[in-house]
Amino acid sequence: MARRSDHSREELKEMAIAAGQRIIAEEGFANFSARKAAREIGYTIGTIYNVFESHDDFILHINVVTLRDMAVFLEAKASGSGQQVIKQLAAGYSEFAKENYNRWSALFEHNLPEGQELPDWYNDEIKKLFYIVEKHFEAVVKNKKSVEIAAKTIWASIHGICQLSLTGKLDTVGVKSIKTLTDSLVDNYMRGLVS
Amino acid sequence: MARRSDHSREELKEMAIAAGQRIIAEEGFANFSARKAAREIGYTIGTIYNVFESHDDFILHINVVTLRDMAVFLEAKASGSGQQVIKQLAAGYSEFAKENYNRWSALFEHNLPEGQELPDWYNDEIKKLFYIVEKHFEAVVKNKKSVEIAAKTIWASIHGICQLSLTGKLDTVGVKSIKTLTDSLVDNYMRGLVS
DNA sequence: ACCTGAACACCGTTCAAGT
DNA sequence: ACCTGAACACCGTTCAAGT
Repeated sequence: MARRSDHSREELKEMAIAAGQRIIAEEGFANFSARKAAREIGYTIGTIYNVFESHDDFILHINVVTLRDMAVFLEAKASGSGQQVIKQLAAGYSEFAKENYNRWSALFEHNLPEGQELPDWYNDEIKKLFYIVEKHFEAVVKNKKSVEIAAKTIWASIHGICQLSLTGKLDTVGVKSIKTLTDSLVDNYMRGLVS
Repeated sequence: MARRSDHSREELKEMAIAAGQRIIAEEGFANFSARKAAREIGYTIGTIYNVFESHDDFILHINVVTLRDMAVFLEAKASGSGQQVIKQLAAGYSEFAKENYNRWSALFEHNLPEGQELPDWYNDEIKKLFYIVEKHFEAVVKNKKSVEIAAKTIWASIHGICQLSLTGKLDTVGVKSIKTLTDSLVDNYMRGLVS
């Protein structure tokens, strides 16, 4: 059957991605399925595969929206300077992750098969996100190479603290809040960096 | 049918877990299924549910073995003292994660539904793993509370660096190796800690 | 008591066949 | 050209029915 053309290819993509975002946000990544998204937008599963290359491709298109939302959120939080802004970014990251737990954790519950690399348009969004951190190190660290290393180290470390804390994998018996750990990280790392 | 009793309940559990380990190691977490594990041990899916509470429970039993293997691996690597041993642990963590990528990433690709906490027997294994790091901080840091904070911060940070690096989510264009970042972390954090 | 296997309600992926 | 829907080979979960 069919050739409804109610929506353009681009419209279909956007509708499917929006539906996917809603499903992941409300039901979690484990309960997401392409069929469910198709049902939500009133099309059949065949249409999803007409518009996306594969299940993985569909998920990457959903996740990149989360990445973009996170970049906007972090930009708005980074108002200070020097060490203070790094703490704001750490607080911002953990706040975003907590408030958007299902969407945020989908970013890491989904991985491409071993050996397969993320597409450029996805990596570009990671790069933008990371650059928000990097630019604030340029005032503190002189050497350009060192800026990149410092920014990547801090960024990945903050992520690790949030990841293990929020997924309950940091032996939470000690009741250390995320803030205690990110403060410890930023305070000591930055002190070591400038000394 | 049936009451074969070829194997005791405990034997069945161990066989199923071993099969699960093999499937995840060879095919990745995304391609693991309880049915596949059942087939591998020559039983039906019903038997899996006879022996495990649920799919999540089965996965946790598989993942806890990886946690135990990792603890043994890390213990063997931590031969130095002070700052050197922290670097050995960082190198050990990334080595284990790289050499056992599929098993290691299953640890984080699987998360319980929001709000549900990890069982005690699983948390205990995390605690043991973490304690390997913690005990090496006791020589460096006096205050007992500070030891725990420092150890958790470093542990989570090392994990974050490995996670983003190995899953390709650290914008690898800059070709920063894991070692560069963990060295930067340990060097600066420790310098800040003792100054 | 132990294990099966069918039943149920799902999946991702492909593609011939309709409009 | 666009979309469908059936087909295929799978899932997790439950449970009556066999031995």
